[in-house]
Amino acid sequence: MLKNMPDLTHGDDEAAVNALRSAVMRLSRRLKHQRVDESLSPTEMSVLGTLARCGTATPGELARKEHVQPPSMTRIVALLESKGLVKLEPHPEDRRQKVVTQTERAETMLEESRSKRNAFLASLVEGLDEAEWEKLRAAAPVLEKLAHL
Amino acid sequence: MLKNMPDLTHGDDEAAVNALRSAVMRLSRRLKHQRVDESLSPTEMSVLGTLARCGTATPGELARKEHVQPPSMTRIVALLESKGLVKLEPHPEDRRQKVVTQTERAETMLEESRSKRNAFLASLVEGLDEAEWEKLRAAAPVLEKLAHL
DNA sequence: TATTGTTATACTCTATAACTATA
DNA sequence: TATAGTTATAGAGTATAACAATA
Repeated sequence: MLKNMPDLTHGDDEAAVNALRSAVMRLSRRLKHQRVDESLSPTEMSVLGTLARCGTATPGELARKEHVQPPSMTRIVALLESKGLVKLEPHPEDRRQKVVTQTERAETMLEESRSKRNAFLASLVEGLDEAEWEKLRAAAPVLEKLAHL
Repeated sequence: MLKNMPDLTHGDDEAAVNALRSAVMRLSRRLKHQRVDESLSPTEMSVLGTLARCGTATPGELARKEHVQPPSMTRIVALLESKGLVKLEPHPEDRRQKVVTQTERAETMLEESRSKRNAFLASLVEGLDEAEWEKLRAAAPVLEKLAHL
């Protein structure tokens, strides 16, 4: 079952794993404060990002992807809708479900906030050298995979 | 000022940066649920980890390191103390400050929980191949650096 | 007067349980 | 009977503001 996995009882791997967990928790706390739009929570931003990638999704799909419970996603989607960033439509095949779509306003907002985000991340990455940044860039897709494994 | 930093206006770097942020937020949400000890919050765990590395610290130092406000750290330290995992002593040179130290019980707990943590992380890393894990391991120290930069 | 830590209070986000509507 | 989504309620974690003690 673990054939593709390194032996985590090795000290090096275990240290890496601990560093990873600690760093992710602390970084997430910092990113929470650095909001591109003061009125948007991290999960709301994340939902918009998911919609930008996937096009459309049902609330249930979004809840699974963001690892929150359905009632939480109901609230998040309602907030996004009240801000005019998503629209909800009836599902064409199943009248229980709904389809969530990003509005043009959301796209515009995401585009405009790009320079802001870069400014903040630049201030963080400033303290890294080229080799460190390269390691981070190589790991980014792996972290993404890990996040929704 | 940005001389050691890659140009974040490049598409690749920007994509990496977006992937990083999204992945960190989602991973942190998952890790929040995977508590090695059901009675310990992620920040409490993180504080114990910091104390294990640094030996001792004042509440103010811990607040800065964990990126929480002083009143939050007061509460966290009080909870840890009530669980017998840290002890508070007066600061030898400044009577306003206090010194927080990990107890032996905390050390024992951290030691005992190691296998539990490994089991969870193994289940996540299971889906990665050796090359992916290697990238992650290389990036772990960089993420740590980023987290307290 | 500035700083460390605390107390009191409120807010944000998420969860669980119970409910409605549809499959 | 099972599933998608919602409503109502509660809990965890953190923040801000006001305060006490010490430098």
